[in-house]
Amino acid sequence: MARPTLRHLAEELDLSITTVSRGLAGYSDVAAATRVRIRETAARVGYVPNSAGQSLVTGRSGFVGLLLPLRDPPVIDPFLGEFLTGLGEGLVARGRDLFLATAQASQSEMEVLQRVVESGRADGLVLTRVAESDARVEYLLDKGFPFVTHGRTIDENLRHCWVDTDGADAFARAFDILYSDGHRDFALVSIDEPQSFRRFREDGLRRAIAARNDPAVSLQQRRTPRFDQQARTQAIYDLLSNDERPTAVLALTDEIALTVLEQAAELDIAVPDELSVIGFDNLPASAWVTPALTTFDQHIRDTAVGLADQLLDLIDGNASNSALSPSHRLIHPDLIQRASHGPAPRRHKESGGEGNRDFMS
Amino acid sequence: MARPTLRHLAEELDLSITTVSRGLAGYSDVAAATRVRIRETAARVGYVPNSAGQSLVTGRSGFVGLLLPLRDPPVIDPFLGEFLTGLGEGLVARGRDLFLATAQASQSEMEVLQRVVESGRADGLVLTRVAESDARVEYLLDKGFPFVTHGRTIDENLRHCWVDTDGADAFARAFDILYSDGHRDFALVSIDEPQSFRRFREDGLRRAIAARNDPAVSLQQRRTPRFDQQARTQAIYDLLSNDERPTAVLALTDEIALTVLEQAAELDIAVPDELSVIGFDNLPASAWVTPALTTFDQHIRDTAVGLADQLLDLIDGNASNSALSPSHRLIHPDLIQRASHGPAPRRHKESGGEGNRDFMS
DNA sequence: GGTGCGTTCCAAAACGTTTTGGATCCTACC
DNA sequence: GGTAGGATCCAAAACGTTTTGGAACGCACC
Repeated sequence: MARPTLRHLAEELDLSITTVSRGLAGYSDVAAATRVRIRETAARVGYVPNSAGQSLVTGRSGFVGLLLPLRDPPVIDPFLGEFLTGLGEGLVARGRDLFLATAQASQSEMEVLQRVVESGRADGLVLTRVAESDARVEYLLDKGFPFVTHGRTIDENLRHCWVDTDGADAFARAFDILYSDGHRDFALVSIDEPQSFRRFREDGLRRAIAARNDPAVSLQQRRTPRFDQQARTQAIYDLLSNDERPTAVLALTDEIALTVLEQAAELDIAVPDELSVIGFDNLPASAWVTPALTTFDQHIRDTAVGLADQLLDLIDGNASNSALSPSHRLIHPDLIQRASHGPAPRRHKESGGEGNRDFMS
Repeated sequence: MARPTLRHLAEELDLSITTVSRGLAGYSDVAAATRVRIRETAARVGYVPNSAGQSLVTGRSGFVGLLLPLRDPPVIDPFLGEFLTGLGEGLVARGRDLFLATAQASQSEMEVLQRVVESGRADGLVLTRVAESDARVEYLLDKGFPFVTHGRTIDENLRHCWVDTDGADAFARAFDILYSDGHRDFALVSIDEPQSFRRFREDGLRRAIAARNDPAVSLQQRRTPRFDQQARTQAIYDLLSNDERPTAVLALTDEIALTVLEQAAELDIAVPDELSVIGFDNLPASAWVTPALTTFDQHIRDTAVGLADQLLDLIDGNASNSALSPSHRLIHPDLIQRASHGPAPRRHKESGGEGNRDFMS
C-alpha cells in the first residue's frame, strides 16, 4: 500500500474517519480502549498524517522560512552553516521544520518574500543581515506576518522582534584593551555598505574613543566595497605603508583582519610587536593563522536558537504580540584573546613624553 | 483582505473557479481576452496560489528535503553553507524550494526520514555524507522514494543516483606529484569512521602506490576518531616526532592537514623544506595559513547544483528511472597548488644510493 | 433544418485532514 | 417509567486547489 490515510485506518478499524482522527489526537471523546486500538494500528502501518491536508485545514504549514540571499558575485556566507544548524536545532525541538527560500539573482528578494508570505508555505520568517533600513521589514510589518530578524534596523528598533550581537560593546572593549596597552594610533578597516552591524560596531568604537576624551588618540578609517577583495587589500596596504601607520587596527570582520595580517606580513611588519590587530567573528581560519587572531565570538548558533524560540513564541502565541511589545535580545560576544595584539610599540622617535607625538596631524 | 483565493478572484471577475484556475495556468480552453483579464486581476490583488491546496490535489509538495544531521558533539559541517547555497541555486531555477529536516539527537535519523517520506512534505530527498553502507539508502530504495546522494555507498554503486568527488583520483595525483618530487616516505592521516569518502581516498592512494611498484616507497597510517581533535593532534605529534618521520603527509581532509602544519611548527619542522603536506577540501583557512596549504577543491557548490538537477530529473521524469539506469556523476577535484609541498629533503645520512634507506623497516 | 464541430465556460468531484454539531446508547436518578 | 446526563461515536462541512466530463452556444456545411 502506498501512503496510508485516515480513511484506510478507519476502514481497517471499522471506525469513522472522525474517530480515528480524534483518537490519534488524544481527545477524551473516544474511549480509552478504542484510542489504544487506533494508535496501535497507526503505528503498525506506519501512518503519518499528510501535511498538505493538515495545513489546508489548520492554516498552518509547520514551516518556518529563511530567505537565502543569493549574491550577485556568488559569495558564500561563512556563517550560514552554523546559523542554519542553530535554527534547525531550535525549531525541531518545537516540532517545526525549516524551509529555505532562495532568491534567484534575476528576481528581487521582495518578490520571493511575497510569494512565501502569500502562498502560506511558512508560518513565520527569519530575516538575516538586515540593512540599516530594510524594505523587507517594512513589508512584513505591513502584512502583519510573524517574523524575527538577525540584527536590528537603525530607525525603528522597537517595532519587531530581533536578536543581535552587541557589536558596539565589543568594539568598545577592544578599544579599551588596546588603549590600556598603550595604543593611541588606531585604524578601523570596514566596509562600504549600509549594513546595520557595521553601523553599530563603528559607533561603539567612536563612542569609546569619545569617552576617553584623550586628544592623543587618533583614528584612521578605511572603507571598501564588501566583496571587493582587491580594493580591500589595496586599502590595507596603503594604510600600513603609510608614514602615519597606526599601531592598532580594528577590523570590522575577521575576513578583513586576516587580510590585515597578510599585508602586515607582506610589509614585514611584526604582529603583535609592531602592530596589534583585533577582528570580529571568530572564523575558523582565525585560529589557524599565525599569529592567531584575537577576535570576538558571536555565538551564531545560540543566536539562531534564540531567533527560533522568539519566532515560535510569536507564531504560537498571539501574533499581535509583535506590535505590542516585541522581544529583543542582545547577545554579548566573547573576546577570544589570541596572539595578534599586545602592548603598543615604542615609537621610532624616543620622545619619552606623552602628548608629544609629532607625526600626528 | 487576507489572502485572496481563487474564489475571491472568481467572484470579482464573475467567472467560475475553474475558469480562473485554468486561465492562470494558461489553458487554451479559456478565451484569450478572459485570460488577460484573469491575469491582470490576479496580479493586481497579489494572488499567489495556496500551496497546501495545490499539493493536496497534485500530490506534489514543491519541496525537496535535506536531512540535516545534528551531531552529538555539536560540530558544524564546514561545507554546509556552500552546499546549501548550491542546492538552493539548482532548485530555484526549476521552481522548487528546499526544506531542511533536522534530526534531533534523541530521535534517530531514520525516524525523521520516515516522517518526511510518509508525510509527503517533500517530493524528493538529498542525502549527504553517506556511509559505506547506509541504512537510509536502503530504506529509500525500498520505498521507491526519489533521492540522490552526495557520495557513493560502497557495496552497490549502481542502484541509485549520486554525485561524488573523485577522491581516489585526487589522492593518486597527490601521490604522483610527491613521488616525482622525490618523496618515498609517506604518511596518511585519516579518520576512524566508515565514511565512504574516506574509503575512496585511501584506496586511491594505495592503488597509486601499488602502481609505482617501488619497494622504496613506505606508507605509515594514522587513524583517529573524526571529532576528537585531541587524539588527532596526539597522533600527528607522535607521527612527526617519530624516528622514522615521513617526508610527505597526505591528510584525508584540510582540517587534518591544518593540524599537521600546526604540529610541524610546534616541532620546528620546516614546511615544505623538511615536510610536504597536502590536504583535501580547500577550506578557507587553508589559504590563510602559513605556509598556505596545497589541497584539492571539491567544487561543493557545483556538486550541489548537480545533485539538485539530478533529483529534479528523477522527480519530474519517470521515477523508476532510478531503478533502471540511475545517473552518476564524478566530479574532478582541482589541485590547488600552494606552498606546503616541495621537493623531498636530502636525508641526514648522505648515502647517495637509491634503495639504501636504512631507517626503513 | 439537421448535423457536426469548435470555442468557451462551468458544476462537481477529489485530494486528506480537522472540527462542528449532533446522534445513539447506556446508566443513574427521581 | 420517564428523564437527564455522560460516554462514545459519526456525518458532513470546510480548507483551496486541479481536473474530469460535460453544457451551452455559434457557425459552417450538407
